[in-house]
Amino acid sequence: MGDAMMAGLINKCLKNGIRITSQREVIIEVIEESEDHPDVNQLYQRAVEQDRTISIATVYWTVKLLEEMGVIDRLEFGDGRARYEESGEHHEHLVDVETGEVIEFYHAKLEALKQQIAREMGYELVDHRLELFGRKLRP
Amino acid sequence: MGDAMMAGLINKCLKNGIRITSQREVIIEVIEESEDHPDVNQLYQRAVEQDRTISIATVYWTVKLLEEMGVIDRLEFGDGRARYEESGEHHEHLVDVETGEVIEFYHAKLEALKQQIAREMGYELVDHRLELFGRKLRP
DNA sequence: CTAAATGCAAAACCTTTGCCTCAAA
DNA sequence: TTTGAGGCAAAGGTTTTGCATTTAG
Repeated sequence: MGDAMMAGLINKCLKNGIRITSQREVIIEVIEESEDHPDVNQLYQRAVEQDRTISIATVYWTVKLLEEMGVIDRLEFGDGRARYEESGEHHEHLVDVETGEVIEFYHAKLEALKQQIAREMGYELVDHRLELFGRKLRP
Repeated sequence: MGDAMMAGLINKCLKNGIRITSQREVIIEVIEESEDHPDVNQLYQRAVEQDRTISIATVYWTVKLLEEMGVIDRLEFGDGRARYEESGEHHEHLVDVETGEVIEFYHAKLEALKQQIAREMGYELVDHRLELFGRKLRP
């Protein structure tokens, strides 16, 4: 197979017609490789390791742009900072209140129920935000 | 019936043994009378109408205290500000993305499902946050 | 070449805090 | 009286922005 099937954030960005600068390449790569849900400062720290010249202002500009294009999602876990992740299959977050660990999950029934509730109230669901906060049960 | 049945934020505060100052009385009354989900600045504006001497710092101190006592809830709708409401029967929020209006709802099935999901993942649900964002359907 | 992106520093916000004064209980 | 509360202003942390410079396309 050729390049036609290539996915990845960079390609989504190309499709959106934005300029790919060296800084954006690094920042986008950092986001793609992150398994956690980094805030802007974490993205900046990871990006600056690969390119000393990147400024945090550029990281702010970039995440704003990527979010507007819909290729990343902004998350909020209640501390004052925005966190980001590549947008992909839909999933929710469960935050372990003791460790701060964030566990992703998907639950079809929940998806359906949210849609249904909105419809029952006379609304078309365009977005939602759900976070569960839990404490690990003793087995 | 006598005073024994009195509810209200002030009484909850008295039960918690905090000092009821004139400023707190005003701020608490403002929260009780608010039908919306005001942020700190809105609470301050409404409170200062009744008592010019109230400072915004006192509003911050007070909402922090009330939240710790569990008599009000802190909400976040994605703009950078915390919003508050008197805590009562549990309910969720649906935000009309066109008007900004916030509609409260309660859905037993949803409550049960959240608990169930957490349990399935090996967690005891201690808190959660859910907001739906929707657009009004044409009838 | 030219519009768009970067970097820097300043500013804008929201929230917290130190400290002295004041008042509730 | 004594301890908690209030007010002010400064500081903290995150995010945005104006502007001169650089660069991708």
